[in-house]
Amino acid sequence: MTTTSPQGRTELLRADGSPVRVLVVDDESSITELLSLALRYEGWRIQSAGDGQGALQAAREFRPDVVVLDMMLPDMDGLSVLGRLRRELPDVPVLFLTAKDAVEDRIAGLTAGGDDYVTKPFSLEEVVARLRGLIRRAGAADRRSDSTLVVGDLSLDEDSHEVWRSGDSIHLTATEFELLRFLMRNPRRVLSKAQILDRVWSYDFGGQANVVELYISYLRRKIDAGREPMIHTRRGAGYLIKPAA
Amino acid sequence: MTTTSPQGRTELLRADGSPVRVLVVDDESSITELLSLALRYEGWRIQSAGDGQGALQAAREFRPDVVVLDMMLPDMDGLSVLGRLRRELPDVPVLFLTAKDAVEDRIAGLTAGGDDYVTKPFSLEEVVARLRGLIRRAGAADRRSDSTLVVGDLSLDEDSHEVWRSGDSIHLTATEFELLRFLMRNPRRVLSKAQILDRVWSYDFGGQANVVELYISYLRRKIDAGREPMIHTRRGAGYLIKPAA
DNA sequence: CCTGTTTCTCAGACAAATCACAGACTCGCG
DNA sequence: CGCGAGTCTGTGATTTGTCTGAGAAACAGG
Repeated sequence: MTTTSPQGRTELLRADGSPVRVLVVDDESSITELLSLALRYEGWRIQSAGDGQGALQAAREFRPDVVVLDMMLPDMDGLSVLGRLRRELPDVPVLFLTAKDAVEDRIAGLTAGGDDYVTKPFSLEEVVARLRGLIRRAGAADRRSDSTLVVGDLSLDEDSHEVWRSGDSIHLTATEFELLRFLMRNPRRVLSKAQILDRVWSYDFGGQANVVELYISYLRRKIDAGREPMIHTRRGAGYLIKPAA
Repeated sequence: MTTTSPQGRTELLRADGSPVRVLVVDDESSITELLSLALRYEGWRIQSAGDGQGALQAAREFRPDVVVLDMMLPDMDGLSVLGRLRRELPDVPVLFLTAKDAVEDRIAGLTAGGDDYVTKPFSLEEVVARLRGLIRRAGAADRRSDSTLVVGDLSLDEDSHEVWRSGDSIHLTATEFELLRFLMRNPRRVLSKAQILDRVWSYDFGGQANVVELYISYLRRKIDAGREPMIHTRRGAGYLIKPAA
């Protein structure tokens, strides 16, 4: 079920209207804190655990709708935590966090059952988007919710990663896509460069802040080229996207 | 929840009608005093602390709804204060104060959870506006708070930074926008040039006092041009804004 | 490995915003 | 009706913020 708040942000809720419950399992507290913060901001209820034991206990007591699970835990290995979690919560989807160099096919096997994964370091937009996808797919009962964002004559499909502007298909790179998704999830709202950097780039990005300007420039070439512009600069404040008028 | 006082000032209150509670953490007492004064004037309850220890104690005892936190504290670094604050007050949004040149450094991830920041030196209007935004969004789950100021046929949206006068969109620069916001938050009330300077310009502004006249002049061109004027001069006293009719 | 793509840094070009200054204007008072 | 304090606004110097081209580095897919 989705509902739209007065600000125009779309919230994902459970069938009974209560907030979605997410269990975050990672031994680095900076990661659980970052995720708790960001996911809470989505309007979800968060519980976190730092090891396998804590995860299992939380699973029993908190009854989450979805789990974020780091595959590197101190007390027991990811796979056995996963197995026990499954016994406790058979139908709950899992979003795996893995190191970039982790064996890909191993993960691929795990995600076969409708789970998903992201590699560290991740961007918050990425994690939020994947979680929304998992929740959406798990709530098979009402599958009305769809995966397309629309602002004016611009639409973006989160599943197929396709973007269209008034009938024309537009190819975007991964970063361009995430930036546009973030803008479109917050239409008519000014987003500062710092906010954009925090959500769209990975948490360990240490580069120049003007990558944001650069990617805005790329997006404009592809989306606004020769049309009524939808991406606008608010000097000294940030950027916003809105229908062409 | 918002309520409008007889004077026409809009006050932000908590769900139970009690005043909003703000914790201000900064080691420079000139800053905490300046902020306490200004925020008290908003009708909020203020507590201040000069170091990390004090901040944590105040967090436990005062239970603020929002925290203003300088990232440069004497006893412990901003990040660890932040971490401990979060453990104590998980859902309380934070407004960070940072030095202008430190912006680059490690603001990374700080605005991720819907938090916000302002750079020193700041203007009081800016701080108040951001705090109002944080409070509004933190309680936005059910309450229908919106981000638009309206005076007569003039409206100003704090999220999109858009200004409209009877259907026409008006583009304002950052300073013009803040000045107009201050006027519109105090409709039908005479504001002296000194008050305006203190609120809209940063606290270390050292320039000529007639910038206020200059910016009033800019605003009139954009807002009152060819219409019934809404901005009025009270010779020897200051300026005020009121509906044209 | 090699090749095309993507990400990102750097630096210069450009545009907009801010503000000082000074002269023009206006209101209210004698 | 003339004067002066107070206010308004044109001009332009300076600062600040944004955009974008060129190319280096990292990466992905044969």
